[in-house]
Amino acid sequence: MISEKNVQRLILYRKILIGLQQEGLQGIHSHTLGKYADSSPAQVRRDLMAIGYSGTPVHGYKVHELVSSISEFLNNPLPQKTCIIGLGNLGRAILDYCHQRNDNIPIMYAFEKDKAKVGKVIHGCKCISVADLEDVIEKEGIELAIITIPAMDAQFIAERLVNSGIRGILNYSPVELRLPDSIYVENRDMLLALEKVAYFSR
Amino acid sequence: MISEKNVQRLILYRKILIGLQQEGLQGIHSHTLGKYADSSPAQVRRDLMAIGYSGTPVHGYKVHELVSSISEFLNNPLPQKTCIIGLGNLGRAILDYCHQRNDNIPIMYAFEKDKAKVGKVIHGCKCISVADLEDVIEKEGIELAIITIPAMDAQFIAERLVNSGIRGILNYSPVELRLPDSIYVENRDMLLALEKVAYFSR
DNA sequence: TAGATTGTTAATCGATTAACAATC
DNA sequence: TAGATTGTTAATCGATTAACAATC
Repeated sequence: MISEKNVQRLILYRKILIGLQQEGLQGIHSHTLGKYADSSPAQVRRDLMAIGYSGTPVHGYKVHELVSSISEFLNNPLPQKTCIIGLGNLGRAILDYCHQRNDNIPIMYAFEKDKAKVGKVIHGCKCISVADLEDVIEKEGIELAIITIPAMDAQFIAERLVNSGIRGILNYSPVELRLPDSIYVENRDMLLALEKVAYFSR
Repeated sequence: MISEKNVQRLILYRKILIGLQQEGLQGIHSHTLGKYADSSPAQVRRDLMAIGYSGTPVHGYKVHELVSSISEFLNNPLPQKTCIIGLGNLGRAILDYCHQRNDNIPIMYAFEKDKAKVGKVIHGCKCISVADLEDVIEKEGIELAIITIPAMDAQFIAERLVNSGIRGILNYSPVELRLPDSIYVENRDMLLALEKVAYFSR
């Protein structure tokens, strides 16, 4: 019933709606939301119907309730604890940006090789030695991981993560990870993104 | 004939093939390539047929020729000059990773507010004041831009970029840019990516 | 020749679009 | 009531899958 694309658009809608809400907007039409999200009005309506939320003729959708409905659909009953592997430039940028933007997905620990960083707290996130990776993940019940380490180490670390109980990985390293199908992996190779822009910009 | 997904997969195939090539692999079957790229063998064959490249029964595809064929299809006749806006943690991470990985998309200039950084050369990329943005982009014929600045400034900068002649934007700021349809924008909000992983990991 | 893989075609599936009825 | 927007349904479109013929 709900497709992967559906979910992706719902995530985007929520982001846009929260932004508009902060500007004081109370109601919105499928037409307007679609414009911001690059979807057709019909698409927006279908997506919202899919999660059981309806608008009213003439007045459209109530922003506040819509955000609640989408969150109810997207959010896990319990927060999904997250960790990040690697605190280089990219790791710090992600921490900086994601820190407490979504309480349902708290980034709780950062694992690092560099002993100079271990023990510090960066953006409310404890920096721990990679040697303790398995222990901490199992003990704390961490479910998600963000990988920002060099290509060379990524596969090995990913396998250790999976063996410790990680269920989903956001992979910023330029490697296609070979992991069991039960693990959800989202790859975000930055060069591929740029190549895509290069192709479609012409 | 060629869909957006087609292109995206071709970009991924090339990346995988270049990796395998460096390990010494000469030939590959659609089955194997599909495994690495999370596509079906039939999908791989269709994608490659779409760009006019055929394999041979029994032996499959020649890696070297395949990389050439894909590159021929993806690459612009002339390199597409690229700039990056913002040299915070994220900007430096991207520069570090993308620097000279694809000569056809050289990142030539970085624009920065911070005067302490202006004038320096980071990863072979000159750091220039944002005040000179229009001049440099027009004079050098820069086509693509990567945005890594805070949400607040992104829309304004994006409009300046477009007015200077930028055709495609890779947007890492957490803002949906409102730009003419002729401009190709690829959004890479890192929080949305994490939310997607959170949803699909369960 | 037998086997493995490829390209080709037809059938299926799903998602999007278009037209319409329903509602405040 | 008239107008604007919504939900619903049928029609279209495209992409994927499955079965088969072709090739070295």
